[in-house]
This record gives sequence, C-alpha cells and structure tokens, in this order.
Amino acid sequence: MSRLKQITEAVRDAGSLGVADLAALTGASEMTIRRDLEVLAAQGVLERFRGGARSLLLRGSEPPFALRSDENPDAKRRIAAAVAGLIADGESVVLDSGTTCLEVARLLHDRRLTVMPLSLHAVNALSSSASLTLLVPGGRPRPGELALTGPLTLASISALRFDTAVIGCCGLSAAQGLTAFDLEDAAVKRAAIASARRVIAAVDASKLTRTALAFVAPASSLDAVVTDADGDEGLAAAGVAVVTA
Amino acid sequence: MSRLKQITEAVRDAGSLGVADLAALTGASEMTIRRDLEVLAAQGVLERFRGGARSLLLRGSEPPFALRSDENPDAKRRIAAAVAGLIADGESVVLDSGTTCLEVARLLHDRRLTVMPLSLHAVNALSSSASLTLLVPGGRPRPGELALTGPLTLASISALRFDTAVIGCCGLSAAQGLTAFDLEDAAVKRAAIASARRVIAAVDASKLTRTALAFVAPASSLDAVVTDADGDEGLAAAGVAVVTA
DNA sequence: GTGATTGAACATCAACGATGTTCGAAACTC
DNA sequence: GAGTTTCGAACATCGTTGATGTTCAATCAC
Repeated sequence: MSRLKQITEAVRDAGSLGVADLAALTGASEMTIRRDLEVLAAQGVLERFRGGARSLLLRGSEPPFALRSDENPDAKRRIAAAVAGLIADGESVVLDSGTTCLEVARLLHDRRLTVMPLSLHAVNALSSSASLTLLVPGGRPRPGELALTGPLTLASISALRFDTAVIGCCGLSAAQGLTAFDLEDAAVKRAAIASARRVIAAVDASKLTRTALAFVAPASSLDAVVTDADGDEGLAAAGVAVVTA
Repeated sequence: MSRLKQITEAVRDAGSLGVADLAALTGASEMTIRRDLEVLAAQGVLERFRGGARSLLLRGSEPPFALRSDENPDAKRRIAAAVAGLIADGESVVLDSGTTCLEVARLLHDRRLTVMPLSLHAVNALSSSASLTLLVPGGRPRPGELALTGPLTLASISALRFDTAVIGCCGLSAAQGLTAFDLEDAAVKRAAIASARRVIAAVDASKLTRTALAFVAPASSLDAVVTDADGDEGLAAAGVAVVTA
C-alpha cells in the first residue's frame, strides 16, 4: 500500500494526526510526511494545521481519484478486458468516468471505434490513438476526478446516439439500482444510458454490496454487468447478463 | 535545434533521404535515426521506406505541434506574459489552440478566471488548477495538435459569451486579415471571436508576413494584437492596438 | 542467393523524481 | 519576549526512467 494511502487512512480513522505520528507509522522522515500532507491537502483529502492534519473525507464521499487508481489493479484489468471483449469493431461507445472505465479506455486505444469518454483521464489515454475517432464532450471537469459534468456535458451526450454505454458506478444492486456519489455525475450517467442502445456496467465486486447517495437508474436498464466475483443474484433475475471476469 | 526538427527539415528539403545520410548529418547512430523516423512517421511528418524516409509536409500546411512547441520559446513566453497582463481577474476567457496560446494557458494557471481552452494541451495545462473555473468544449481533437473542432466545439462556444478571446493564428496582416491553415480551425476561431466582447490576437512576428489558406476574420475585428517585434503598420491604422512584448 | 536493412534485446549513461538532512525563519506557548 | 516547536527552502543522495548505442538474428530487395 502506498504511503499516501496509508496516511489518508490513518488520518481518516483518527480524525487528525501529528506529523511525528505519521512519520513513525510510515517510517518516512518528517519532511517527507509534510510533502505528502501537502499533496493530499491539494487533493482535498485533508486539511493541514500546524503539527499535523485533519481528515476531510466524509462518510458518504469517495476517496479521490489518485488514491483509487492503484487499488485492486488486477480486478480492474480483468473487468476491463471483459468489457473490451464485449465491444465490436466499428461501434460507437460512450465511456464513463472512474478508474475501472479508465482501464477500459487503455484497452480500446488501438481498436477501430468511435469513443466519447466522460473524463479527461480517459481522453488523455486515448488522444494519441490513430485508429479511433475520439469525441470529447464539453463540460466542467471535477477537480482530481476530471469527470466532465454540467449542462455542456449533457448537451454533448444528448446530441449523439451510441451503440454502447460503458458505465461505472459507486453502488449497484437489484433492489437499489445503480447509484453514484455525486449528483452531477449521476445526471451524466443517466444521459449516457439514455443515449445508448446497449448499456454495460463495469463494477468491481465491492460495489455490489454498496449503495451511494445519488440514484442513477434501475438495474433493469442495464443489459450486462461485468464484475470480478459472484455477487447479487437478484441482478440476473432482473434480466441483466452478469459476466464474471 | 532538436534532432527531430533537424531530420524533419533535412527530409523536407531533400524530398527524401536515406538513414545513413541522416545518421551522418546528425551524428547519431542509425538505430536512433530509425527510432526518430518512426515517431515522425507516427506524427504524419514523413513516410518510411526501406532505407530512408520521404517527406509528407506540404507547402501549405504547418509542421506538427510537437515540433513547433520548442520553437522560439522566449518570444512565445514574452508574448504570453503580455497577453496574461491584459486579462483581469474574474474575466471569462476563451483561449485558442496553438503553442503560443498554450504558453498563455500556463501563465493563467493560478489566476482567478473562467477559461475555456480550445485545445486539449491547454486543458491539461489547466486541469490541475484550484483557482480557476475550467470549461472544456466538446469536439473532435485533431491528432497531434489536439485542437478541438467540429460541430460540438462550435455548439459549446456559441452557448457561451466571453469577456475576452485570445486567438492564435498562422497569418495576420491588415490586408489579408487573420488566416489559419486548417478550415475547421478557422471556423472555431470565428466562433470564438463572435462569442467574445474583446479579441486579443497573440502572434509572433513571423506570422505578420504570412498568409494561410483559411480566412478567419478581418483585422478590424481584433481589439489588440500582441507580438514580439514591430511589424505591419497597417494594423494600427485599422484601429487595432498593437502591443510589442 | 546475397547483401543491405530492420527491429528486438541488452548495455550504458544522463536526467529526473523521490527522499533525507540541514538550517534559518516563522509561529506557537508560556 | 524567551524558548521551543514546526515549517519549508536548499542541497545531497539514490533509485528509476528514458534516451542512445551495440549486437545479432530475421527479413527484405534485387
């Protein structure tokens, strides 16, 4: 586990911690801890005060992108590979934000497709591709996450019709449907689903037991769910093809 | 001058050249030349054939972004600084594509502004800023240049009204007006000019003697031109404030 | 078939980023 | 205000990465 993540969790669990405590915990020097706290403060994870830092992570929010991106890399890669396998050459795809979908983007780099990613991370991953047609949606990128949201994003999506939408989420169950942490994100996901003929959700197993604040869509609006372990049997009952990668 | 640029110009001037010739010219090994030719071919600068490469640069087109970006860095920086000085805190700015405007973007990173850049390079330069409101236009990024174009871009721009447009170009004179190499780019620039109350052109002196294919707007539609050396006196006569950085 | 050309694999080296250390300045405590 | 703690700038160090060169087997053109 990276030191940044270790610090984030220690501070979250304790509420606040001193620089010396963190140095002892991680084995790094105090100067390094200060530098780490500076970057975490810039990401909005915590707040500096003289001598230490106080956590800013709320219960209902998710950890910032930079910390999630190297979590469960094998599961993400497996899920992403399965999703990429479901997409046929020539399709037009709208690709949601999030770390799992970013992995999908990387796998699509050399395919012959039309892709509209909903986060700048994925845009950057794809902008050097010669083989695919890249469409950038307008919008306001949320700091860190770089997910595009707002009226410009909604307008960009609804101006187009896609073969497939690849959607990530923060929670999914047959009962609660697809949920997200961020209200604006939820609106974007909803628009993506509405503009696509086929909807694939890419969801690691930890999300199958969780529900987040913002409701996006009922499980029945999904055509397939790709996940990394057996989960909610209710999904299959709701008519969703469950693919275990 | 970088070796890539040296190779590009040598091949352009000769039409085509052998790997051995280029190795002798640059002093690098043949393997390195082959690797260079590979990247230049990927940028569309030239075409490989067994034993050498043939130039693909047309007279009327411009060299790719990667090669222009480290050309005349001081002039660009001076121009960019002057442009940044013309922008007041709180303004909303639409920022054109191109290497000079990218330099402007870097200088705006910590300002309190609303900025819509028209190229992904500038978007990336600004996406880590906490102080400014970043708006991403939709569109199709042109390979290499990463300038956004097409109907989504035009729609994004015309949905908004800016205080200031910062426009780069490929040619500018009182007689021929503002011109660009790419037709789609020209349409985007025109839309940006139409959506802004004030228009500033950021143009290094070499462009003041040049005219490109696509007409964008007459010189009279500009409020100010920032350049790095004295040029066309006709501009001032046309009512444009000429700032020499 | 023969010689030139290519690209993969490995070696080398310089550049860069990350970390630790030191020390003067600033900020808290009393 | 004196003393102590914390901070961050500056420099040193080290590991990693990217660029370049070399070798050699495979491939291509004639």
